[in-house]
Amino acid sequence: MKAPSDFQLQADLRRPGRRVTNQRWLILEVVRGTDSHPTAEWVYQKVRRRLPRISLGTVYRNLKLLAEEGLIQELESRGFGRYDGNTARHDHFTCQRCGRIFDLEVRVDPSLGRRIGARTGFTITHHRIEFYGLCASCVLAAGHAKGGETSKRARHRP
Amino acid sequence: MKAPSDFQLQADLRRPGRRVTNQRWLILEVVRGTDSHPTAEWVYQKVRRRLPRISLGTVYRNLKLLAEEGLIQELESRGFGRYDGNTARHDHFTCQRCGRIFDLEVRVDPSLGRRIGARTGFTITHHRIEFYGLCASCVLAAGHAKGGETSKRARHRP
DNA sequence: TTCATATTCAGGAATGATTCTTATTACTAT
DNA sequence: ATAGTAATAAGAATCATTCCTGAATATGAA
Repeated sequence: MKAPSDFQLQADLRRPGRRVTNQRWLILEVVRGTDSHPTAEWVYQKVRRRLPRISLGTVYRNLKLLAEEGLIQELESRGFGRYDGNTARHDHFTCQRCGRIFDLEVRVDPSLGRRIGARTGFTITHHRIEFYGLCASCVLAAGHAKGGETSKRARHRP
Repeated sequence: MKAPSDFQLQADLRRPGRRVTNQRWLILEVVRGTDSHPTAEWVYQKVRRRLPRISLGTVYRNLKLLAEEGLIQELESRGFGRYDGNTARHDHFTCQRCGRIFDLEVRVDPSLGRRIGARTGFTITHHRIEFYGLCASCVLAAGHAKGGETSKRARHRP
């Protein structure tokens, strides 16, 4: 799956009565430029380096708008929202210790939605698979931390 | 899959230095007694009928605690938390028009986590599959509502 | 039973992410 | 240029959730 060209993105963003502002464009670039599934706050901090006067509200508004246009993806996560610049169909793994979210390269049966839809009577437009557990480095870290002590979360954020 | 007996639940709840209070027990009953995947607020309103002096904080605290004990399940949903009294492994369908969440009877390949874990190197403890689309009644309703008007969400809640 | 201790509670304040409001600025088409 | 619309910055407001307090209550040991 190829990343869409800037030209294509421009076309998607530019529709009747909608402008392509610096802020919006830069926010899109930042989200597309990372695979860390960032929060609004993280995007805000990044964008701020180039547009120091931008406001957090603008970031929120545009993330929402970009997601509605289908140019980025909004992830379902507890507590705070996260965004994904990769709009290709893919699944995620969340490490429950460090909190990081990883893209899965492995594709899980793409006909799943269709099959379940046929069997249940629901009209299924899409689905989402989230895996949970420990990433490699956290397995190691958890192994070192002996003594029954509850391992504290690093709470990575992005 | 059978619902656990009250006796079993008692045993799970009663561990050293943990009491089984009216409040906690009733909250558990309410969540187990519905398949509507309620929010904390909804549980609060229900429980209040029998325990008028209970506080919302108590509901939150106990929902969290019951989820940690594995007696109920906490769903990952955007905006606000939802709980599920059905702790058996199952998937969900969310109607994007009315907002309701349905349990899926159909079981999707139970070995999924193991397979993906083996292929990716992550240590996967569990996974979650969420389907999205329209439920039967909303397909009907959406059909009636002609004229290009954006169908307003009923925002069911539970 | 009685005491000592820890848990849980109600009530309300505090927090934190997100959305909304308002006045201002910046495009776009005329 | 000008009028009209969309987008912005700043900060207030909202909403779900957590945290804090002091009082009440169960539990286990003596």
